[in-house]
Amino acid sequence: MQHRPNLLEALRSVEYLKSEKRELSRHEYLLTPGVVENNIYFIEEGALRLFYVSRNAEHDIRFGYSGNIITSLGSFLTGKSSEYYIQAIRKTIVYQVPKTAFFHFVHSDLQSMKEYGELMEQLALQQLERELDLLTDSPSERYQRVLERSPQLFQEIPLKYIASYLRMTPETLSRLRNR
Amino acid sequence: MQHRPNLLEALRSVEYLKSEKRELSRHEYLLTPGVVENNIYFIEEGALRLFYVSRNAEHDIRFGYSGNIITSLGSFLTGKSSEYYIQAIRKTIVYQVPKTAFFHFVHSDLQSMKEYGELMEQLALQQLERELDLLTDSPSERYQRVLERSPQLFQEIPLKYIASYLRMTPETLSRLRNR
DNA sequence: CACAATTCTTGATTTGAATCAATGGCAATC
DNA sequence: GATTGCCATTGATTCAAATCAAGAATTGTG
Repeated sequence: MQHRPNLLEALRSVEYLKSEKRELSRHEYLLTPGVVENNIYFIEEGALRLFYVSRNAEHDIRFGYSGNIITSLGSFLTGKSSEYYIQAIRKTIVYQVPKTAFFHFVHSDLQSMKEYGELMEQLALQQLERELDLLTDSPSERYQRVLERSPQLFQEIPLKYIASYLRMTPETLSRLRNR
Repeated sequence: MQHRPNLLEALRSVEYLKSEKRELSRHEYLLTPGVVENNIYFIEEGALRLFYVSRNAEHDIRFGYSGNIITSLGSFLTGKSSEYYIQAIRKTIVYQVPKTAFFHFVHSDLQSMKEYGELMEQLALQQLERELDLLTDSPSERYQRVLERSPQLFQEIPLKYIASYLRMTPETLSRLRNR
């Protein structure tokens, strides 16, 4: 690369951020609870789910697929151990970027710092949308909202995980989809 | 002030950010839907609620009281018109800081930019907690989680708004509180 | 390719929170 | 400081989604 890459470009570039390519097989864990997340991942190919377990039930929080970044944000930012799992839904390739290298890059110039702020803004805004989704009372509306905003999700992710993400059972989601 | 104030100090300081003191009476609106939010507010005294209306029902998203800042973040950041209401729950005093002055300050030096990034980080993390709250199935657990994390909320905010925030009816919340 | 395992669908039943309804208590304001 | 509206509580009933239970379809794997 001739120019200094922006944050997203840098994340996938081995040269800039010492990222390490990792291949995950279906159902393999990238992270499990009790571990501190010291990496952020750029997803090259495949799909991942971030979830937590409560009263023996898995609750899906977020999905990532080709082109996205994913990490256990709380742990990554605070250094506390994570409460979450990150698991490959199918065969997946990620670039694993160490936190140190990531923040070294972020703080290395003004433009990167600005981009980092914007990244966090985007995150906060996405979370606000997510909050609206989850506040919506009827399962049917929750489904419609997410279907409209993220149709790709339904191509990439098995319905049973989406059902959990939508705060309903797979049975309910199935019935909704058949009118 | 002798030193350059940090972001939060600046927000309440009339000299730095041209903030304007505003007094709101009970139930008065600081913002209504369809309007672009060009301000961020530092709450000096009182309490505010941020909510939206869907199918004739109000849904509470967030509360703010003394020492907090509040704004309709999406509108504030993107310049699109807001879908939310911000309303005084009781007599309230805020410092109203124009977006332009706010970002002028933020971009004026490296330290402020860093603080802004951290502010957005905090926001994203709070939103993640909120997501967990909302994913929790049982009303009882949702209540417990929030009670534990934000006991002050129950001192500041009427129960009917908290019930909405907790995604349940006032009746259900009332029954939970009496064991 | 064929078998195994997982995921999705469909039906019957249960359950817990919403709704409907009424009363009591508190607080705002005149 | 009275009065009026708002807020919280309590009870009875309804209802929609969860659960339980098979079976069908799809997908992964040897």
